[in-house]
Amino acid sequence: MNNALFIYNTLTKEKTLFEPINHPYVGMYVCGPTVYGDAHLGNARPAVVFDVVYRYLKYLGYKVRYVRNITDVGHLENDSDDGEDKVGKKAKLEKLEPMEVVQLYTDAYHQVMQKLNVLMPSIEPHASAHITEQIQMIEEIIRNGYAYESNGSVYFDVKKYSEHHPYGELSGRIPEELYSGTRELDGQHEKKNSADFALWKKASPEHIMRWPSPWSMGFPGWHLECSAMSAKYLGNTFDIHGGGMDLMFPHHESEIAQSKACHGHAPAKYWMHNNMITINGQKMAKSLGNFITLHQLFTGNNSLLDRAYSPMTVRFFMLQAHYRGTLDFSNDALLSAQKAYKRLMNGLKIIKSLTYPENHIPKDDKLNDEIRNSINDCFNSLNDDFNTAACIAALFNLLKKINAIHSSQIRIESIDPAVFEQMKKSFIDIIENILGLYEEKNTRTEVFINALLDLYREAKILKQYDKVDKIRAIFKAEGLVIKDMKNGIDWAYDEN
RNA sequence: GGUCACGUGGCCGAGAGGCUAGGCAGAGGUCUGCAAAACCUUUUACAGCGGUUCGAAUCCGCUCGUGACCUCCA
Repeated sequence: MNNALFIYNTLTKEKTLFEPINHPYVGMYVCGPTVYGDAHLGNARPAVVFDVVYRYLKYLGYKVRYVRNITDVGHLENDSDDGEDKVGKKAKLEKLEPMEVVQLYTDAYHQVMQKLNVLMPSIEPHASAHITEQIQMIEEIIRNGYAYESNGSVYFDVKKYSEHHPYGELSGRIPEELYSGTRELDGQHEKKNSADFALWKKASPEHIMRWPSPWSMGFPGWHLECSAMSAKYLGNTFDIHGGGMDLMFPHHESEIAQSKACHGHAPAKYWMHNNMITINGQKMAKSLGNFITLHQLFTGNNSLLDRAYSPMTVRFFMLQAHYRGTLDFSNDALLSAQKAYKRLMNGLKIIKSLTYPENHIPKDDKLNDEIRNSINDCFNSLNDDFNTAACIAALFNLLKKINAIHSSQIRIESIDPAVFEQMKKSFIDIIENILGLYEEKNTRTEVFINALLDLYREAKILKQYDKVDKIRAIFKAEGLVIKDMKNGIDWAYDEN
């Protein structure tokens, strides 16, 4: 296996060899949730995608510092002066303190992420806890001449910036077109150009969330938090910046501009963007109202759902597609993912129980080659811009061999011992440590299961088929099946 | 309107100038008290029309269709 990891960089629009700035340390920043509501399926995609990125980088031996923020201030409903803060609006609606809203949905986010087996980032900073850093950054940007104050608010001067730097390099935007736009926005009379964006906004009287600053009682602009917090925890330049494709413009574009205007150079070396989850071909989004929350997905409590889907089914569903492609939600697709996931888990259970026997028989060269190739395919796929879909395909090819061993159609001894151990280790490592999938056991009472299996075994010997059928029915009712095989009796998860 | 993607078999979804993706579903077989699982075999493909090439699903052009961003969104 080689460690040449290639990452598609949105900035250069090509796959490039990943070389950390400061080997073996890797700094990664991913835009986290705005905590004003329950997380939906679409919100889970970046979390899962970058969880795999995080896990794989660690697997490759990098020392990763992973920062994923919580946006709890400054994210407005729209770009006008009356644009309400998302958290503030929710607080008014629910008659709660803004920080109660933040706490509530941050906790809810953590809960569903834990169910999805998404690891906690190394640091999870809140925007509201870094007002000072953001104010300092604004001051520096003003000093460098790229921002101006207007009526208590501070705006980033896009036109001035684009005279010295390429604004729009990430999203392919052309500055001239941006500030020659005819769109008439409410906040525009304070701005020199419509393309300018807020670094600091003066709070209107009814705006609850406000902090003192040199310019006004107000709050920071949405884009600024990521620039300030990434710089604080990862340094002025770090390795990977991730987030959803829909954040490319204006959020990430503005981040780049702010960081360059402040520090003189770009914040991140590699920009990664996950694509959207669609439903009936359309983007799943809060604003479109066509979303399914993760909680609903896990309980089946949504009219769009035929049934509930387990967290691991959802995770597997997402990993079966490449992160840069759209992924279409449907009950058929989820159900298919559920079956495939369970099949894989049955394989995981089997291989954990397999050990290499002592006796020697001739090796099967073709079989060994096939296994070696599949293992290589797994890692080559991951190295090719985290292609988890192709990786899983290769895992299923290994799974066929594992199942064939289990059902005595292949003898382990015909596999080279080193190849077998490599298969076992890789299969388990990839599934559990890299893809982050685990067995969702529907019962922990294995003793009970084994006792029943003993009864089943006895009943079979006595040919008491009424008992046999009865025990099988008990298993079936619990979502398990008994498997009679040449070489013994075993149980498995029912895939239907 | 501008910018940019995408269109793969019944469904989902990889790949990418010649070499099996994979999963789910369907068919046949092996195994089996019945069944399930497993394994083997197998049927439906690369939107349409041109072009480049010895060869294109993969490159180029056009047409049709879908979507994303340009305003909040992961």
